[in-house]
Amino acid sequence: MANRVRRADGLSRELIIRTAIDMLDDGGEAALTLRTLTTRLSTGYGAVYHHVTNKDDLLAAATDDVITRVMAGVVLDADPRKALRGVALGLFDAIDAHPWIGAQLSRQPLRPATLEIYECIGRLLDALAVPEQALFDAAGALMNYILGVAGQNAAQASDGADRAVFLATVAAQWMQLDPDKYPFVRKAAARLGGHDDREQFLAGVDIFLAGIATLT
Amino acid sequence: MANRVRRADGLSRELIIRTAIDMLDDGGEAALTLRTLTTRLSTGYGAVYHHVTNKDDLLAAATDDVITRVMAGVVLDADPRKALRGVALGLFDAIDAHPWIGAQLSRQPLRPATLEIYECIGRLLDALAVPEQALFDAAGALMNYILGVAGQNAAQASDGADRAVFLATVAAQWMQLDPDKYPFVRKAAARLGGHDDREQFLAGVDIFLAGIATLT
DNA sequence: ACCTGAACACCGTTCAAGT
DNA sequence: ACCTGAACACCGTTCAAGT
Repeated sequence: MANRVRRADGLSRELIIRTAIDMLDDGGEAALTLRTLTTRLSTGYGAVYHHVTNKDDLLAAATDDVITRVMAGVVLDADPRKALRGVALGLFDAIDAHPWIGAQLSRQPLRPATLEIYECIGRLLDALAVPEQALFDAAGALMNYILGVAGQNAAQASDGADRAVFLATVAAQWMQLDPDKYPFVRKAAARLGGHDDREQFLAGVDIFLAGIATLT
Repeated sequence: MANRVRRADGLSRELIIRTAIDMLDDGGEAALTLRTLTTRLSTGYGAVYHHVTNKDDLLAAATDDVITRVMAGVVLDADPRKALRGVALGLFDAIDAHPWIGAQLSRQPLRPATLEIYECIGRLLDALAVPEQALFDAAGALMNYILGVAGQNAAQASDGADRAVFLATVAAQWMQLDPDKYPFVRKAAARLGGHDDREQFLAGVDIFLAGIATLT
């Protein structure tokens, strides 16, 4: 008596996006091709293209999905300054967990994901009583800082433990630079050992907030 | 009596890079393929690969080339604050003229081009008497801001006159957003018309410098 | 040493054909 | 409406062969 129901394993845009996120998290951007995706989903190209415009659309949707989840978890009713640090850290951790998002965010023009970040930052800065004419510059600047870090993080994505080895290699390279041409980088090299990306990111946010405070 | 001299049209890494920059400037990243490059140079793949490791190497070298030229033109003996603004503007204009650089810069880990920027920013901040323990955070933050803008600029690269049309379209889209969910973005939409990317970029640099000044 | 270009192993995307 | 998978039009890269 039952009408024909959807196959339990029926394809959907959501399933495709979720699967793509899984594959991107596991193997990075290179691991997601239409071929690997259709194989994993046991289906054909047409099925995927029926739910998704193209690969760019899929990557953008995957990014929106992750970012939306991060932004939904943001606590907004705290002190605006605290909330801004919370948003920034939430984004940093998300990018750290899904490095492919960094490349997407810094590459994409303002799409839903970045729009949500922009809205959130803007509203919090407004709550900080930043004057109207400086508000948009400030929001844009903070946003661009976060996207910049996102891109750098994605470019340097490494598999956890490799990070220390990588930093040591970079430090060694920098130490060999001409001290007359690169005095600053050489000094920076000495610091790379005890370097914490997350802390430095937050320090940058604080510099920003301090600068914004002078606008009042 | 003359020894055999190099063919006047002999290939070299420099010529390959210069040609690649030309093609990237003309048609963007999509216009540069090994095929179009070999055709333009009237040679084969082997010839190109003899001078260049692979396409990534070529793109990185092209980026280094442009950035090095920009950094060479920077005036460093002025007031450090002025010099920093000069560097930032020089980079902005270079990215504006060669939008493909934006994607490269924000994607790449610290390579020669970005290293040079980092060195320059760091040294100027040092001249501003930023205390040692804050110096590296500040330089990293300013660098990331610039790279973030670079990425956004590349993503929104448009052909000059189209820019106004594009901004109008975005503004129209933003105005249709739910005012309860996106109050800030809607307010921002009203400003998009008279928006100047370059000015906003500089405003961000100033916010940064103001923040850094509080570290002293 | 430097160059040629056929060939390889991939891509994303399309589309006639099926249910 | 939803799906299949052969085929198309590309990629970057390699490599035996030439000079």
